[in-house]
Amino acid sequence: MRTDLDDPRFTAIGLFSEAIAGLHARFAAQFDQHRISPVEFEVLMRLARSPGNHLRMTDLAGQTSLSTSGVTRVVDRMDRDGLVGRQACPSDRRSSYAVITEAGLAKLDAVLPGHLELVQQWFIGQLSPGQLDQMLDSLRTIRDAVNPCATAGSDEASESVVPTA
Amino acid sequence: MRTDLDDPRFTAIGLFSEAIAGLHARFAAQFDQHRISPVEFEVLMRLARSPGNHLRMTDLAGQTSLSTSGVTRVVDRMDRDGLVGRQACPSDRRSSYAVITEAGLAKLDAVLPGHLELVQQWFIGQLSPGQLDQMLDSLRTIRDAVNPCATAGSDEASESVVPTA
DNA sequence: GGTGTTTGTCTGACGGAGCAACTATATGCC
DNA sequence: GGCATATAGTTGCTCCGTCAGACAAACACC
Repeated sequence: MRTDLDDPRFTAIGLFSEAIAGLHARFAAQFDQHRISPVEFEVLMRLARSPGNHLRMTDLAGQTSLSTSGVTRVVDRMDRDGLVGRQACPSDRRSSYAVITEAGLAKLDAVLPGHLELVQQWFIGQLSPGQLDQMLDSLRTIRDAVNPCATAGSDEASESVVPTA
Repeated sequence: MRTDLDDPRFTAIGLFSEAIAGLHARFAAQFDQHRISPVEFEVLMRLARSPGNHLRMTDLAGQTSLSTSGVTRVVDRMDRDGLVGRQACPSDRRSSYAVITEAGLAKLDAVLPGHLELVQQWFIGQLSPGQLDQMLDSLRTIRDAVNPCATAGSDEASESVVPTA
């Protein structure tokens, strides 16, 4: 007996995926204009929002859904481009911090207004205030269910919980 | 003057991204067990839901947010694995159809029940029926805004457009 | 019917990201 | 102090997807 291919739940999850994919595509177009990739943007954002404008490599990986080696390479590239730097961690010589530079902050400054406009235009502005509240509520429920660690805002003790079933 | 890094709109879009990323991670874990990648799963789904179990390469690309060359490679791999096949298009000799094979349908059969369970567990079941309706409404609004073409070839608007040969 | 343009697909070269292996440092236990 | 184990980060290898370009077929226009 075959599973019903037209189960409305497939439509639902498809809608979810397509909506975010569409948004990401819009964002990517603007990032391209600034010669920056979506991951690089995310790195800049995470660093800029962190106390001291820096984050340990591992923590950065945890916040970006990148592997630690992925973070190493991204930071390599951005270091070459002058957007971030590396700093030794005084208390643990195995660790190193990624720090956003002035140039990185400037780049973020250049990108953010346009990005915010796009967020407003294609996401926030598409919904009524009530709809938006409802939506954020639901999104938070799902996010917390699926990724309980993410609730930790900046530097929370990572539980090292890997969602492998 | 720098853009406010704590603008609630950033939180909102972040929530959106993290929620779907978490869901995709859950799905990926199950796909791994079946030795299939998310894109391959999507290809199987799209083909299985298409009339005649086949789709032109270009249309497949349009439905999967993959480039046409990306589709060529995915279909290459899946062809090698016996999950799909290629069929010449009688009316246009430039085109070729990707067709899902019996083995492909069987694979889908093996994956789908578990996948549906995950969709239920981490998405549908997290929300009340009312919340879900609201959410789908909002998602549809956004999807239609950012990706107006999707309505054309998409499954859920199957009544609106018959794929032109 | 010919000629130029467009369309559909495939291929080569390239870059990004993950896994596994490796190095170096830290920690626990005796 | 000395050894076993855990943790942080980097590197080699490989896969996957994109872009640009090549090629074939269809179409438009005369």
